[in-house]
Amino acid sequence: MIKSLSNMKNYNEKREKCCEYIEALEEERRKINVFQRELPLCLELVTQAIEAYKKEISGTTTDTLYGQPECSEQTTGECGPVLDLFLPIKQSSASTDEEEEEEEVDDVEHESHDTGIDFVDKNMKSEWLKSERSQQETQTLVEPIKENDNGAGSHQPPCYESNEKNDYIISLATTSSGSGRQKTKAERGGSSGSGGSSSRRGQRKQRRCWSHELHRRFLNALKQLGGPHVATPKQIRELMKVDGLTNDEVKSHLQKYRLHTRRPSQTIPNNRDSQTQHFVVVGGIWVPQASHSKANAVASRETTTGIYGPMASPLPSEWPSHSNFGGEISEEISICSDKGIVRCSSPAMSSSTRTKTKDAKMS
DNA sequence: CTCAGAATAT
DNA sequence: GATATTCTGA
Repeated sequence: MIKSLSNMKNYNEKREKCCEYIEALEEERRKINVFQRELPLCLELVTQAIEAYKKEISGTTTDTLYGQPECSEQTTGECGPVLDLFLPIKQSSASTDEEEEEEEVDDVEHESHDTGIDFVDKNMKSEWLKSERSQQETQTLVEPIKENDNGAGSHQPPCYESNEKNDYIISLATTSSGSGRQKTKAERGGSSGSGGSSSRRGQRKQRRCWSHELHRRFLNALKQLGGPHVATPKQIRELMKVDGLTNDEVKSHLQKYRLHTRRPSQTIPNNRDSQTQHFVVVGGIWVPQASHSKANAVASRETTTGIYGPMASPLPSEWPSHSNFGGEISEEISICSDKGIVRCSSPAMSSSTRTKTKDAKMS
């Protein structure tokens, strides 16, 4: 008698506990649902657990209170759209909240990798590994190199900032072959827009490190193309023949190069006036009067204007020495295009300059 | 739509 | 400061 009572009691307690568990689990599962694609297994496990508990208590109670036959499928259906809400959003719009989300996802992903699951990332990987660079005309000067050039200097400056994400990406990208990328933009811009599964949003590209060798090629290309203000990123990239190098990277580099090149020292107040005086037209090119060809000396102070045309000579010294631009440059750019009139003066000119050059090219 | 260049972001 | 990404205009 008593025994049966206590049994009953135990049983009730047990059932209560089960209910609690179930509740907790359900809660957990709701959370996981959001990352259902990244954590299919987790979801499955939790679901199973819930079911188990339910079975345990099912005998006594009719409570299908939690009703819902717990097939993960259903949940999938229900949270698909949610995912879509999260994934495709571009980072540009809302940063804070979203980012947190993203990080969660990433962390989570690590876990699941441990579990041995594979999903989208694999696809990404394969995408990265694609390398598409047709070997064009063979050039005497430069041979195509792989993107992880070790050529120049043995010392690759450590130039990754590695936060978890990046490391992760790097490991993937690096895994079996060092090459191939370029696609980042295409990936997201892509077709469906909201579809989601494959569109992993804005993982930042691994930083390209402009080693000396790379930079040398860059300069070479520049030289061949007639100087930094005539060369376009695309052309440069083609000339460089570096596997995996993207236009964007070149563009970015070129931008920096031009910046450094243009305005070595800014501090001198009266340069504006002086510049007009110091320059002279030579064969359609504006050159500093004093420092015609290679007079580096002038480069420094007075000629702050050593901007566009005259770039021929002095620029190198002005680049931050620690980086690529320090010494190596010296050999370069002695060419000023004959295509366009290169002028100098305030930065404001730059655009118009560019335009002119373009026009000149056309004709 | 692609490309370049400038402006921003990380 | 160096590189990446986004914004514009052509």
